[in-house]
Amino acid sequence: MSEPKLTDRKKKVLQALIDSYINDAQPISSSAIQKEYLPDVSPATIRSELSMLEEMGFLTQPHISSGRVPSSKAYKYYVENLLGNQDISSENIKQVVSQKFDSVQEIVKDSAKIISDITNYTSMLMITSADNITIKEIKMIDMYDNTALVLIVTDNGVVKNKQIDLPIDTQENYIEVASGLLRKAFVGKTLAEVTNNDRCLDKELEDFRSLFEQVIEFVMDFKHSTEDQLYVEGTEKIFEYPEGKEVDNIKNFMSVISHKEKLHGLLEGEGDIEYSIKIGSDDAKELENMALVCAKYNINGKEVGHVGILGPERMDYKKVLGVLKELGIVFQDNDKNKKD
Amino acid sequence: MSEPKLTDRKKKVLQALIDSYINDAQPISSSAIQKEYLPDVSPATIRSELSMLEEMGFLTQPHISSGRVPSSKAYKYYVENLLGNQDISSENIKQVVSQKFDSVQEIVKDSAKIISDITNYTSMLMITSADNITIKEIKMIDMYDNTALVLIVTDNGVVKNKQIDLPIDTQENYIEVASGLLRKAFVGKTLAEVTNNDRCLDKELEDFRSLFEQVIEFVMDFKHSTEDQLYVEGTEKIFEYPEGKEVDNIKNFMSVISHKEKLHGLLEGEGDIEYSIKIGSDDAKELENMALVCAKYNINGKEVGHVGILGPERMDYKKVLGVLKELGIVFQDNDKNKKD
DNA sequence: TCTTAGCAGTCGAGGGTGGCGAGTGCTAAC
DNA sequence: GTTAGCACTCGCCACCCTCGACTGCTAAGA
Repeated sequence: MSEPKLTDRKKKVLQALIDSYINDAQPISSSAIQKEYLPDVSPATIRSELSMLEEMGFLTQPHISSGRVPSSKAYKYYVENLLGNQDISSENIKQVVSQKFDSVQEIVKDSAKIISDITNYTSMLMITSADNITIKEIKMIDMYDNTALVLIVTDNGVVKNKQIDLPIDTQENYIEVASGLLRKAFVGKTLAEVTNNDRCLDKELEDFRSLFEQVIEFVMDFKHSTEDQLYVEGTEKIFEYPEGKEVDNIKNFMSVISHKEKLHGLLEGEGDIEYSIKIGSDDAKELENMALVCAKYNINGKEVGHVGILGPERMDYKKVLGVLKELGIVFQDNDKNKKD
Repeated sequence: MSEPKLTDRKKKVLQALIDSYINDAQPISSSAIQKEYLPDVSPATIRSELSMLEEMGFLTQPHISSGRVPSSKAYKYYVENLLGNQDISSENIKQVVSQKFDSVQEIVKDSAKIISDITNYTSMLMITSADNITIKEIKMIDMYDNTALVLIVTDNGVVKNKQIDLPIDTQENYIEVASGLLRKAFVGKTLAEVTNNDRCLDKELEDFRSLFEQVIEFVMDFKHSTEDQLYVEGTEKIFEYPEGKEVDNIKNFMSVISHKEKLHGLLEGEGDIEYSIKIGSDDAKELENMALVCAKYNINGKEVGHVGILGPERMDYKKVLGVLKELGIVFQDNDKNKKD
């Protein structure tokens, strides 16, 4: 999107208006801007600026005799051009990093809580991108009755297992042979490779067709169950804002946070971007009156998922980005690797 | 609570009123009851019954010239005395039972979804009391490097695994020996027995001390990760009812489903009861305008957790209990093992 | 050409009023 | 014990009015 050219004063007016609206969610009048932000010019001047900004699509008026309210476009311009330094008082955020955790889940859960507490918005952490996980080892183990267990060890240290029914007339060494075949077929492959490939089996493997099918299905399940893990914290934050007084807003809000599939798409975004900010229903129809700040989430330098912060459109972007930066999620350089 | 003595006609009036209110959430007038439920008596008669029922605390009037609305007390009387047979058309509920699952989590998640879909209320499943889960099989498997995998199969069909570091100087048959020892020590024990016991190892087992410690720790982790897990399905169902138009109700609702600790107390109830129905803020202050039907949840005859169905106070108790019954969660005999 | 004071115009919010209708409670008669 | 009749209550809605917060426009001033 080519960014519109605004005069300095228009920028000031726009910034004042957005800052003010982020604060108290009230339409702002020309005289209010004059009093608090631009005492050097008269309200009339500001009015003419406002009407131009409105023409350009940055502002809307709830009704003709009310003040102005920023549009989604305005927020986008704001985060791209008007946001100053997002340093926040480095509170006790770092505590997360210093702790010791027993599982990715725990880190992620704690992070979500902290992010939500500090920003005062709802935070979501989703463990995604299971595509690149590779299978390091695969084993088949005889269990009991006619059941065997297939074990998969991945390169990020996760072991997953699945019970599988054996054919009734198995030979002595079935398990061993099958185990070898599985290893040959799957070790070193990524989950994506395993699940996408429609591999055709050699004739000699015909006996193991059912087994292979079961294993591939298992890998798919594994991929899905890993991808889908979602931690939401601070669900009730929405009620702290005037937006939470509107049932429709709450409904939208709940719909976003409780549909994993949709959320997945929203959080991951497209391409290889570090973070993105989605504002309003233009960016995603679910996000009416809301904004979602998304970023990749890394642990030990490995990308494990995505974090999202969900709030009203007039979210305090400065604070949110500040927190993400502090947590090392979003980097200093704002304008690289970024997409609206 | 000593249940009040009501005449047959009062019961009929009360039942008519509650049935009607469950249907459309509108205050009911004497003439409406007369028309649809009791055409043999005049509205005036019903009015006098109504005013007596109100005096007894079963009904309230939103305002003096409106119809009546059932009180929490009425719902309680209703579920205890007026609820007929809760058989519902046995839909495809049983499908859950026939499937094979690899973890309690999966079973529970699916059940929650199904319960919510069929009842059209929000369902919550909490896995509690992992204490009684017994270990059915334990195996140790050589993996790679210096790592082995310990597998635990429990009696409810769940397999859990953990990677364990081996001592550096293992003998040839270490795995086999260890596997046998583990089996001897743990198979048949409940998780509680394993984790509580401060077992002192025989001297001869000294070599395996570290292994045993790791395994016991693993069992503890397993127990903890299993306990307290909460699955909520159908969060958005509340919006399908007029109660979901009130922000305060939604707020309460969200507060109930997002605070695990509170929910824990609510779902578990006190003592050894099969199920309980909590209605309104008298039963639990969080439950204003809401009702929560709770029951123990068993898998293969073993209690693994509790299920809760959360909806408006004027919930369709018949349907809810019918579904629980169909799923084998609540038993035929309503009046045994029951509490408030 | 940009800025500003002045002024008319717009419209939402809030408050008061009055009629309608759905229900009730009471009473007296059956 | 039941019922018809009737007076009464009160929420709802539509209407109207005023107030005041802003605006856009215009014409004069820098």
